[in-house]
Amino acid sequence: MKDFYLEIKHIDKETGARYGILHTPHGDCEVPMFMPVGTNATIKCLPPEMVKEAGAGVILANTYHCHERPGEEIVKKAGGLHEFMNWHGPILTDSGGFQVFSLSANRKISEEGVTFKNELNGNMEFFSPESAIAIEEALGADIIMSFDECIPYPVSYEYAKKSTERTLRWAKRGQDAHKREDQALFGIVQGSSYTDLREYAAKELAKMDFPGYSIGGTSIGEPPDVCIKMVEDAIRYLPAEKPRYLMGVGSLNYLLEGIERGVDMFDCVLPTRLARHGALMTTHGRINIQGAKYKEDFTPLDEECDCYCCKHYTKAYLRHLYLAHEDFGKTLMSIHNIRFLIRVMEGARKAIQEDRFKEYKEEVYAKFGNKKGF
RNA sequence: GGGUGCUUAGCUCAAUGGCAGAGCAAUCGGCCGUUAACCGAUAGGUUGGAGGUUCGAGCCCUCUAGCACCCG
Repeated sequence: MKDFYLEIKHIDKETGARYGILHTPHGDCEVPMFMPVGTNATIKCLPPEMVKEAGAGVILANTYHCHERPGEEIVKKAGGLHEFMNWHGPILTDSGGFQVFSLSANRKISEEGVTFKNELNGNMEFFSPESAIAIEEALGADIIMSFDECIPYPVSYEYAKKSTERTLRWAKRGQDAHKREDQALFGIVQGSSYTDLREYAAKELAKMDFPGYSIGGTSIGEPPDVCIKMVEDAIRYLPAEKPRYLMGVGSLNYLLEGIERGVDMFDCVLPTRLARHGALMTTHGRINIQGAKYKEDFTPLDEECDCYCCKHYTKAYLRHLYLAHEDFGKTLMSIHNIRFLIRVMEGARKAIQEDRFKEYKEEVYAKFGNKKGF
């Protein structure tokens, strides 16, 4: 598809980190980028204007959740996700593959697809590679994912191999089923923590010539060094000119280590979930806003942050809102955490263009100080 | 003045005469393609007070204080 491509503008000389422009039917955005997650066609607690103002490029929605409620036919009638949720920038939909992992207690996998027990009404819902694509076509995102199985960790080599091969067959089936020309379908590399499986999956997907590639099956409980190795084992076999998307990671170390290894796109629920739970990411480390030490702290969350929350509100106020269970606190803290990660990305993009990404990474780590982001 | 009921953790309340608990609040922590505005840990007690019965009393008896309601 011609409306979708990655224009690589600069590669950091020391590390190979990439700076570029991702062109999509709903606008261009710079990479590396962090994409906030709006599972139910909303980034929880935030109006789209605030998300835009925070500097977000692409945002996510979820095929499984939107299918269960309100149903893709409603979204389609509304004019697609962009109209329905009033986000006119690029949107990416996950396929439901993560729910194969996260809802594993209520689902059954076969070669044909996955049967889920719908939590809302008890109905049995069948997802296949083809039906997931059909739902994603109805939702109308710019970037859509193949239906896969996010493999749990740890897992036996035998299961990882069987599942990874099945995900590859599903990727082909999805690709054959996908008809819309204005959507970029990404293939997803699985393989768990096994180097040869990651290599095999990446090479097979590369042969299928997708407009972009995702690295999945990470950040599901494995140690950080294992996660980073999964990225390394996959990314070296992915076509250099295509965008690479590391799925589901949002802590500082994963973002920076991912960028250093050539990842362009990241998404994660972490900043928004942490914010609703009163945990904030700041330049100088993570804090829990409920802490008694913030009772009379009338300074901003992060002196270096330019977000709406940090420009206008104090820790003492945020603590008050959190303890009083006021929704406005979740809004303020969500926008801060999203802006924090996007600012890290902005710094990374600048550093790559100046061939000093590694130095930048070390500066960010040094300031962050404690190991909470690791 | 008489009667009835109540009094247990900061708050609201549990607990056959047999190891005094819960929820909330407090303090701290976790969260990674959202079943998650959630989950966990810690701390918190002379059971209003004084006596008595009993092997053993938050619980039974006597007195007493405070509160609530009813009757005069």
